[in-house]
Amino acid sequence: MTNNRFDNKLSQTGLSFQPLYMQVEEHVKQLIVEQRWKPGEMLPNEFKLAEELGVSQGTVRKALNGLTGTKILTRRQGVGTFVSEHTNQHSLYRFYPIIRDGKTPELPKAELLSLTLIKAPKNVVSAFGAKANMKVFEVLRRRILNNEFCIFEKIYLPYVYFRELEGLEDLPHTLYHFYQTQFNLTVQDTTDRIKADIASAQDAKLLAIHIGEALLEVERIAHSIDGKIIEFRISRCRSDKYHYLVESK
Amino acid sequence: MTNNRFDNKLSQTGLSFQPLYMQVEEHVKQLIVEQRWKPGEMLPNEFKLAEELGVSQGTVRKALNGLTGTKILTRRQGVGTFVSEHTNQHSLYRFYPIIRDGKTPELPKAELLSLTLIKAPKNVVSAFGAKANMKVFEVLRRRILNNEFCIFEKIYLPYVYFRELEGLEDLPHTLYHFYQTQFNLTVQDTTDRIKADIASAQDAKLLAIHIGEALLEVERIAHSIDGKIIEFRISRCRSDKYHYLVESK
DNA sequence: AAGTGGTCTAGACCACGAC
DNA sequence: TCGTGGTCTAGACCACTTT
Repeated sequence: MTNNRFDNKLSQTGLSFQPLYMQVEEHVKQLIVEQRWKPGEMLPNEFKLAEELGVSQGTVRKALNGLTGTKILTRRQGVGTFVSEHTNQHSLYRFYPIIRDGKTPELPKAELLSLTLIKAPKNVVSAFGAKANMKVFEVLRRRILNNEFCIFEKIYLPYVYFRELEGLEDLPHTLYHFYQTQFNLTVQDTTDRIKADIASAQDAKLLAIHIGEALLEVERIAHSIDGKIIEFRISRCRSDKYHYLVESK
Repeated sequence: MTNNRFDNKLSQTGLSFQPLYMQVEEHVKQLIVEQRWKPGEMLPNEFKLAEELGVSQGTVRKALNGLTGTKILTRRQGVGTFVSEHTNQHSLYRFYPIIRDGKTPELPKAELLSLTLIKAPKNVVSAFGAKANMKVFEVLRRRILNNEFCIFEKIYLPYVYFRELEGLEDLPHTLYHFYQTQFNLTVQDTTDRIKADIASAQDAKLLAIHIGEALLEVERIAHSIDGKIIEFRISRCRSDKYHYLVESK
């Protein structure tokens, strides 16, 4: 067996054994979290990485291909391997499941209603699995599709990860790209819990609909690459002309 | 280049070129559709398949691993490669996203209300992208979780794929496994469109709730391995104690 | 033309499960 | 102990993109 920086006693015991290519995956992921390469940047080619890590090029390839599976990396033949960005068309829609009936997906605009630093309400604390005295930013937005309001959302962001939000007067429409570029927080996966509810007076006012109409309520928890919960949001969505799309494989 | 059964002129033109391992994937998938191996059966090992197809073992491996990605195959180290079944725990939950609030997933029971052969209504015809005179079986079911009715669903199955359903008095609870074993139709992926609606008098009666409560309405289209639409279903789900769960990566 | 990732092959060895 | 899939390496060649 060659001498490489991933050699360790565990490799021989079979107890906590991790295959080399998985160790490489973890290592590269960690380097990305530490911003050795930022989103959009190109990694060294397979042979250079292999030499640097003391493994074969084939092992590096398997690791890099694994990381494209989780959307952390993007590989382009003849060009190179890049840290994924939340900017390209595909990424932008990756976490936007609300579609106008009979249409193809389109990105909504967003109108910021407020951004305030508050003590987290109970449901938010529980979503984050955090301590009761947690401080969060509360972002209230209305989203606009087809020139009408379609979603009212409350977004909760932990103060500890988003300190620099304090005092901001406006936010970009594409929040996940903003998290990535400004806070080095890349949304890696989300869990949505979808319920139906009846429009309240507030819903009716904010979405220009009638009290009593049926709405979709979506509670989302978003995780970053390193597994932290970085966002909790509650979206109330018009359901007369819009739906939530899920494709399962 | 070796002489193998996948050699063809296209391989040299670069126009409709498909890598060998993809051709092997398609070939194996086709053999499964043709029932050379049925769900649950074991395939020959990598070397035998490689010899049979005239490619190297590494190429077969890449193809088989690709088919585990789409859940068509299951591989178990030390045991073999198997055609996936809709019976194991994981598969059973793969397409059941309705969860009781605060609980872990559990499989609902189903009560068959009716099974009739009808001329497909307009919305069903359009879901199948079919001709107006399409004949379908309409299955009406109530699903039971936590000892109460939680979902009322209408399921539409094309007569041409499901002839043998005619005259049946009862159906199993786990329909997708039933489709697979009785009709050689394996559900490969589903598209759900989720909306909110208000409970009608019929909903209220069938689900033992009140008129006017908010419900989730889920329209599902299910595709088989070879890409046919084999099922269209409309589910009306109680939303007071249940939600639809989506995990996106 | 140079440099990148993609494909294909070949062989050695390891880990796992069944017998 | 045997047969399976899993890992790791090595090298040749192909396809794509940029310069």
